[in-house]
Amino acid sequence: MPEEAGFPPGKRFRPGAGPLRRAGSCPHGRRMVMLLTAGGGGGGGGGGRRQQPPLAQPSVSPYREAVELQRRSLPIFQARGQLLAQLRNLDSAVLLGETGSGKTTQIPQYLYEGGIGRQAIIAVTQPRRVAAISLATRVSDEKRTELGKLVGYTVRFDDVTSEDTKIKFLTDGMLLREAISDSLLRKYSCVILDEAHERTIHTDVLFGVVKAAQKRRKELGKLPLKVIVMSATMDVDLFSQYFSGAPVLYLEGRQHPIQIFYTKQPQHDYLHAALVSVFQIHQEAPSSQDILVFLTGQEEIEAMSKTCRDIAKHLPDGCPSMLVLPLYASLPYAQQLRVFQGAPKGCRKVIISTNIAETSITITGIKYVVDTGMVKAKKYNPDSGLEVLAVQRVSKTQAWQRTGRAGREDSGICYRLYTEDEFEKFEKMTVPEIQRCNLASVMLQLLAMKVPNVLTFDFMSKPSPDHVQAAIAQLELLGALENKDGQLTLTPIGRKMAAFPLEPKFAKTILLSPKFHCTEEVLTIISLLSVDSVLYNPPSRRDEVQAVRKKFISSEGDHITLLNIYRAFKNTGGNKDWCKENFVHSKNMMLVAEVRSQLRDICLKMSMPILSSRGDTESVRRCLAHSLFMSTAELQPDGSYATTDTHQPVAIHPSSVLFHCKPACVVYTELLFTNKCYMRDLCVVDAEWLYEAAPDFFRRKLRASRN
DNA sequence: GAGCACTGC
Repeated sequence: MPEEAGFPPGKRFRPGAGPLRRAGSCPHGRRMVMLLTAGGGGGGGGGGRRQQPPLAQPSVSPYREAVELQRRSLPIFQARGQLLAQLRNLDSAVLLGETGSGKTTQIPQYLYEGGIGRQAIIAVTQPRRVAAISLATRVSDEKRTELGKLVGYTVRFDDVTSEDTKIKFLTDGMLLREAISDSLLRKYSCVILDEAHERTIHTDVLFGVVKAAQKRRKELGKLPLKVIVMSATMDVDLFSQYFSGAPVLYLEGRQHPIQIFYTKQPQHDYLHAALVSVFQIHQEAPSSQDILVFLTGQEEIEAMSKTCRDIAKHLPDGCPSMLVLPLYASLPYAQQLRVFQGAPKGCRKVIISTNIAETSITITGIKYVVDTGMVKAKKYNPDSGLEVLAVQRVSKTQAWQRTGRAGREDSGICYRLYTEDEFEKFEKMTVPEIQRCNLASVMLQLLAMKVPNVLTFDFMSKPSPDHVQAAIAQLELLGALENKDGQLTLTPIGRKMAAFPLEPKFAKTILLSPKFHCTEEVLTIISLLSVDSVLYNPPSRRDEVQAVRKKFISSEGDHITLLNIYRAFKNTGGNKDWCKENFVHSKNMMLVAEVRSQLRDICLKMSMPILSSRGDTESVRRCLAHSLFMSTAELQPDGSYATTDTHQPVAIHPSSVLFHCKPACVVYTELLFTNKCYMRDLCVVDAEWLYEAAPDFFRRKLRASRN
């Protein structure tokens, strides 16, 4: 039995109000409009219902009345008049709304009902597909209209809108893609950027795009573009400043109070501390109260789940039983769904999760949150082009987000497995994604939008010049850029690359494929590479997996192996039983087919000939060598590998079919630093093909490695 | 020699 974790008496906080209240009393010298101060009340509001299945179309009037009553019971309803008066006259506004305020479902309706933005479409962006879909469903329901008429949504592979659509929910990435064909966003009268505090790379680029569109439309005397930035956290100064001091409207939500406990001492072993906390809660709290634990990754979560189950078996009589549920993105869907089911009476649910439960998945009934304060996240080093995946401290905003997961239906309790002093030293905000990613895609999209100067683009949080330069250099290598009168512009190839919803190097692979008569094969391979792995590897059945997979393995590498798997899948007519027998994720495989058909359509629109190499895998590998030549590694005399360009020591990832092989020269699709620098998805190539592909590049780079 | 946080077009 684990010993006491030793928490001092807790303080009472309202997680929303904790950081929020400070801002309320300290308006940062800008205009802060307090719209609502009375929180509380029953019923669930709009923004918080993401994970619920879309509601059925209402058909009976008592239901309609209930919907209307529910709308009126939302805290935001009392501020409706004030809100409309404000928004009517503003070009830009920042709306700070706590979770449960109903801002996402209500604001677009208020605008529409108030006749604001009716001349065109009101767009509401979301970082996630499920959110866009379920919000559109919810709002069309409230408006008593059929989904896709007045209210609709657009996400990749799924456009449920019509000529009548006036309120449109869409993913931020989708609106960005639309901006490539119309950078003034002429279809829209109003763009609402929701969940802005998440600072996804797409939302961040959109900030710049809508700001430029707003300005340009004004200059041209066109329909004004209203921009509303919605955020659930306090860091709204940046948003307000960026939109020339746009006023901040504040909406109180419906969060319940949460007690927060810090540890007395720093915890050196956060896993042990988490374990102790779980069982401490388990022995004290009623069994109906569920626990959510935040850890960093699959391996950790599976190990902790097993330990919890083992300990739970040997608890004294009278202790409730425990249902331990791991939760992470690569967990098969059916197992993810288990976290939404209620535990049997007298049994406590303990959900052990990655940060997927911070934003993407909302679980009802959580009373306790155990926050280790750790997260696994990607960092990017523009010098080396290396992506590093590392366990690190969360930011304060992230910690607040986790805490808030305890107070969604009722008051809650959060155990923070770090001291208050440690918490004070956390970074204020998570570094926005745009400063942590390879920017090649972003730069290609901005160039496709004909942004006057991508090097000085008005980002809200600017990536470093090195970072931008690295992306430009990569696009140059791919032949996407040319310099016209001192101005960077896209080449015809570059323009075509931007049409694909892919990383630039993958788009280039497809565009090169006709030259090698292998477009059919390349479309398949690129589709497989651009979704989550279709290979399912349950650790307990490793021998079985290996035996089954043997028949697909190609000595030419992972790309050809993946191609073999896809072909076998297609030959069986794509059935689920085949997937199960062969340890293939059927959901991901279905997605591959969808992606492939989308990419194929884009090729057809460009009048690309779509040919098959008919079993000639060498031409496929040549095509990969010609497009991925900047990502190559060579075998060294001592049996290790080093990248061709920077001589970075690298290793073959254990998931590769080439793990036990020693090919002389490979191209890889990704380099990832975890414990070591690993190459993922390798293809055996001939060094001569690489010279052919990029003689200049290799004259410079290969000489050193040959000497 | 041994492993992958989360989204999205």
